[in-house]
Amino acid sequence: MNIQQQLLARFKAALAAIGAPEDAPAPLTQSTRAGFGHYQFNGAMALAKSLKQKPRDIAQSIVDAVDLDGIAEKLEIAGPGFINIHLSPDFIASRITSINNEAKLGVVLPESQKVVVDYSSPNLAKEMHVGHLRSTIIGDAVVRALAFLGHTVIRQNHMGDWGTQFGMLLAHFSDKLQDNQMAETALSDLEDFYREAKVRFDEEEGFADRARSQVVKLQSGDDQCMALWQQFIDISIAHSEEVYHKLGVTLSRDDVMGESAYNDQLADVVSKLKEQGLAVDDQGAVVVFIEELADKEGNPAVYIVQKSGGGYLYSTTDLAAMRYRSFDLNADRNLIFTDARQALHFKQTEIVGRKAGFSRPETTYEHCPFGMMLGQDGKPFKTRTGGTIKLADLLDGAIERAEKLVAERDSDLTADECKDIAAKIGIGAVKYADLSKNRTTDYIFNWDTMLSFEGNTAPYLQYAYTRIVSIFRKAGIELQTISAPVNLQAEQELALALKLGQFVEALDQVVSEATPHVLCTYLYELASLFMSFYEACPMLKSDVAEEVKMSRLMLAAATAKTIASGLDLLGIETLDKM
RNA sequence: GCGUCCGUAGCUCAGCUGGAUAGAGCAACGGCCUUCUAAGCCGUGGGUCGCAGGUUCGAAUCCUGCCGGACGCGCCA
Repeated sequence: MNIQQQLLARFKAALAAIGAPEDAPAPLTQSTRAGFGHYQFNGAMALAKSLKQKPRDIAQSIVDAVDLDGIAEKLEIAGPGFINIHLSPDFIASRITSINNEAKLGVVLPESQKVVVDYSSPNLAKEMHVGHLRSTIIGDAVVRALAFLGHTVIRQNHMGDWGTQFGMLLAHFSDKLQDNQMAETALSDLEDFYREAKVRFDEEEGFADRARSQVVKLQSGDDQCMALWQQFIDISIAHSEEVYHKLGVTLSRDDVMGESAYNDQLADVVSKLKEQGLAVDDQGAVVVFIEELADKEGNPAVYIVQKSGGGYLYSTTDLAAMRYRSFDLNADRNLIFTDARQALHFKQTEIVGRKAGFSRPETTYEHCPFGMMLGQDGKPFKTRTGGTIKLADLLDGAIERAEKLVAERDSDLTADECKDIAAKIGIGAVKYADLSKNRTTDYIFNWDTMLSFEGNTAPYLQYAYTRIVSIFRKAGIELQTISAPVNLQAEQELALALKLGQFVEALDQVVSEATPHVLCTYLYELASLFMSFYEACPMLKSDVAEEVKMSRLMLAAATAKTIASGLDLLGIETLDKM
């Protein structure tokens, strides 16, 4: 049940009733400040011209025509013609009952779609580094939100497991195995391994030629070479799985759909493009000239689908992936989480792919870009020595730091509990710091901000949850099954209850725009309102009447459930104690 | 050169399908723990929303031009 949509439907009916044009805008939003009611309708001013009436008169007509029985108790016309909507306390209270009694917090599920989500997609030639955090975490949060709303989600981990650099790696790998090294040992540190191979490629005589011949053998399907490649890939995927596990990401080996999976379809993609006259031979390569993206002189953008040597590129692979997802997986939506630098590539891919019929018209193609993670100096986030930071090291560092901070606090927690708490807080902080900013621009990574326990952070949300659990523990009442009448009196009760009723509005936006930070903002505001409520409205004090106590506990229970669900959608764990 | 994204408080960021007095957190300052976990609450100070025009009843938000930054633009992904 989405309050905004409910109100909007009523207001649209009212607009029709007063003779407004069918396409009249109906701007109905949550009120921008407390004095303006709970929601506001701002459509009257815009209608002044087409209806040839004064905005305030139009507002009055709308107020007279709109039917808000059972939802709102009062409408006010303010300023030039704003309509401020005051919801009735009983209506708001009914939302709290739904959250506590109904499955999925009373959320009414939309029509189910099949959504393919391409995220994480690390390069298997290297270790996962901080640059992979955003795609992995943001993608996973959107995946969870989609699933929560009843959509069928197909994860596609489009791993970089195929390409020229593998020739070099396989040649080096082969030598290591010849020296009787165990595969796992040789590949225990992919960064080092990659560096070693690169050095040999650049400096060792004959090595580069062997590397190149490995690529040819690999792409022609040579058995021995394929076996070697498979071994390498398996170990590298295992590395990724370790990071996913530590990070609490839902990706598994079953979701791997690497570049190599499309290898046998690439020739067909190119020939289909050529058959349709979309692709032509040019300077030895096969390219598509994209007139839609021409510059001012009319020179079309160039999109290469086959190199002059006959090799294929990521454009070819992405076209194959588009076709597979639309026709084989039958996707309604296709979401791709990569960094913003690839925006042009995906724009071009969509134009070419749609022209070529590689996507059903109904399948969306949504590139969801994000910026780079930068260090304090505003430059790409690196170690002091200039290397990239491994994701695994970043997470270990976060946990370690959380452990120190947990240890500094007085508590009667056992050592095991402290360790568990530190892990959940550390990982949660890293993820939240990233998830809460979803600007497409770059963002600055800061340890202190990230592991701060104060303000808009994961620990703040976890703490709010813990406080509620603690109250129920103390009261001897079951949080999950509490049921009692809700009566909203104090302003803190009303404000908290209203926010609880708006969970779906945040969720809908997360799913439609692939922006988990909207959920972060919502949860922080919710937790913040709970904290104020907690200070102002005691529950277990002796002078609190039983009905008031139970009503407030209903609010607290709904808050706990909403925070727990929300954090779960963000892939962040909650704790009973901290 | 062309294109994309961006410029909001000392710092990090929301707000951007136009709406009323631009919001948080951190940092600073002042209060609140014999009472449900002070990882908290209450309060104060802090802004020419890069600059200049334009559209509009109304612009941080839309358009144009500048300034500043990041990224991309034929054989990496």
